[in-house]
Amino acid sequence: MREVAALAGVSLKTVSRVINAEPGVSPELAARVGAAIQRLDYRHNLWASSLRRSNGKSATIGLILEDIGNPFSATLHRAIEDVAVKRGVLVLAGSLEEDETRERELVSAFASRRVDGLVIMPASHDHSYLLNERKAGTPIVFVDRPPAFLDADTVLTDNLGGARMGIRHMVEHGHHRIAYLGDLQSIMTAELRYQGYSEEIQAQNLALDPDLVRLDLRGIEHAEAAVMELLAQRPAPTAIFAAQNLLTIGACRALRRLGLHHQVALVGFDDILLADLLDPGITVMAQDPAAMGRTAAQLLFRRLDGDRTPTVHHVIPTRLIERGSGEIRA
Amino acid sequence: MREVAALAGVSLKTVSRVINAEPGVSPELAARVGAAIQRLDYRHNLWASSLRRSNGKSATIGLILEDIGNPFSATLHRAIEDVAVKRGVLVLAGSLEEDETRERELVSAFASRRVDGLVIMPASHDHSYLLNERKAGTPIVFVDRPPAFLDADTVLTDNLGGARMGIRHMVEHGHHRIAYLGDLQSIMTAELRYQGYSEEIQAQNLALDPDLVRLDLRGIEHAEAAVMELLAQRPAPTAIFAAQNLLTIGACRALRRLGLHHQVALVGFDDILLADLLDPGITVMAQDPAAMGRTAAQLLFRRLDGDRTPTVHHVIPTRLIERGSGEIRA
DNA sequence: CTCCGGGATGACAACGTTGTCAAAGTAGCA
DNA sequence: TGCTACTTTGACAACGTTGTCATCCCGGAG
Repeated sequence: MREVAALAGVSLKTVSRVINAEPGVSPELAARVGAAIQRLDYRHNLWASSLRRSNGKSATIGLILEDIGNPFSATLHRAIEDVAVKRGVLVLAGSLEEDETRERELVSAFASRRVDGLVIMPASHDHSYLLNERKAGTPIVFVDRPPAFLDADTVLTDNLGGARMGIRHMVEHGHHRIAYLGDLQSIMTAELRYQGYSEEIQAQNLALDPDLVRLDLRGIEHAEAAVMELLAQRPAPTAIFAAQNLLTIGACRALRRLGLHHQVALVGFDDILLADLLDPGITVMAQDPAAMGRTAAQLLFRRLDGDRTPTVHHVIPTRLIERGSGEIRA
Repeated sequence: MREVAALAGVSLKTVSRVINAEPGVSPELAARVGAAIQRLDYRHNLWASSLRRSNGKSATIGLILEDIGNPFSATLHRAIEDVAVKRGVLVLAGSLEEDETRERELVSAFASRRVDGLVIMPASHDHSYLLNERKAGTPIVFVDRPPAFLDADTVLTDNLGGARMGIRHMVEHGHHRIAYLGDLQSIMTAELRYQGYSEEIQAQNLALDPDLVRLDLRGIEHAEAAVMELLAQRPAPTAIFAAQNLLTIGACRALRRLGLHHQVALVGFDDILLADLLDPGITVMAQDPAAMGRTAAQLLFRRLDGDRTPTVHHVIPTRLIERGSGEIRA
């Protein structure tokens, strides 16, 4: 910037004024400064700027996801980015892979970089450590999973309601023995989905049979094995509710291996790409990660704009997508 | 930091030394400073630090992708992140959606934030504008698509070779009339894949029939319509090569609608989740976005570590995954 | 002619850090 | 004791920018 000022024959402050489009610079000088900027291809230093500026905004937000690479997180990320670009804000993102330590590290790394706000899909079960960040004025929004020991804005999928609706759908198709495949119970969303399952089973006056439930399954292979086991039982379940993406795929594989994919009903939680090309198509309770990201980002920016109203808790509804596998009758 | 120094009863510089773990601070003072940091929960300001520091590294890199939300980009992003975390580096990412202007804007936004390096999956066709960045010492690595009018490190999929291998695979299964579905020809990778198709067709002494080629297709629906058309011709093609993800899905849909999915062979370029659950499974030339991301990141960091050797051009091979659809005989 | 108001411009300090260098303290040795 | 060598500590400037305030200039009113 000094060089620009020298080349244009003006003071530093005038260059600063031109860059920030402040009023009160004569057109002639502004043109000279503009030319100098071009010639030296000078780049504004946003950090130095935000260091000096009173409000000190960095036009950058931090995003902590379970895994940047998985479709759910990636779609959410994209939706947040779309809201952010409109305000010229960039997104720093990191994956935490269900690791509480990593969550702390990422928050700390973001704090060092003075992000304006945080969107977190948490792994840990105690977020009181975030109090400091909030005291420092950084708004925080939780997505997909709620905070614990901290009151903060939240955007969640309707896990409980979605699971209930999925179960009800199968009951309506005549099923009484509905098996359940669940992810790690330590994950709040998994717990809620299981709660939805058991509530609905009981609401329908069916027996909650522990032999039909497989919890803490990690990944496709585990789910596949669990389904093989479940269907070997007598009496066997006539329907399966898979409470997560990969578990649905695992269940699907197992059913095919057993040649039962047209006999045993299957409903998954969370949509799967290509699910409509399968035979039968896989019926799912679809989440809406794009809506979640959009909502979370809008919430965050509203806070950044100074909204001080009490914390808000959004619940994004799930949608039943009937494709065949969930409509198989008992 | 001033407050920390005051509370610990030492000078600013001593606090700085403790934070940066510089040698020559007595254990007693270090402890006092540590305690003060804890008590005030002081956060280091990385930007101020990198502003003052001589080498001025920001421990942040910029990543420009076609679309953060699509599986290919997301996997690549994740692989880069994995390499970056090991060095305590964070990743700023943005999507450009095939928009050249957006590419410039993102580069400019990253430059303002003084990222240490850039990884770009470009949309534009002239990258000479990046010369300034490079002159400023920012290493740049291109992934998936090569730079134009700029010599830079590059990590590409073997588009040409992959397409040729896919075509050869179908020829070996007795096909002579192989249709081609291609993305926008303005995209370099699409062009190369088409080149691979035509080279291999000619190498196999087959006729390069323009009636079998559909270029500039965008998205599933277009591909689906194109396939309906292609198969209505007489003589109809006996095999289809879909040069991109969504086009493969579109082709798949069309074949199902026509009930020809067991008669007409299909090979896609780029793998599709769940492709193995379909009947027939979809044979693809799989790219390896994780390897691309890893390679690109390693390359970038090597440059950051001072490697000044001539630019490198990595080609990541594709892998034929046989799942059934490509093994249908003519 | 003087004085005032207002617009354009610049000098300077400050944002939170660290590099440089000097000062102070300690120990060892002749 | 006096000197050197070394270790520990701090004062100060500087990184690139902007907020504050002073200065300068010009036209118009009294």
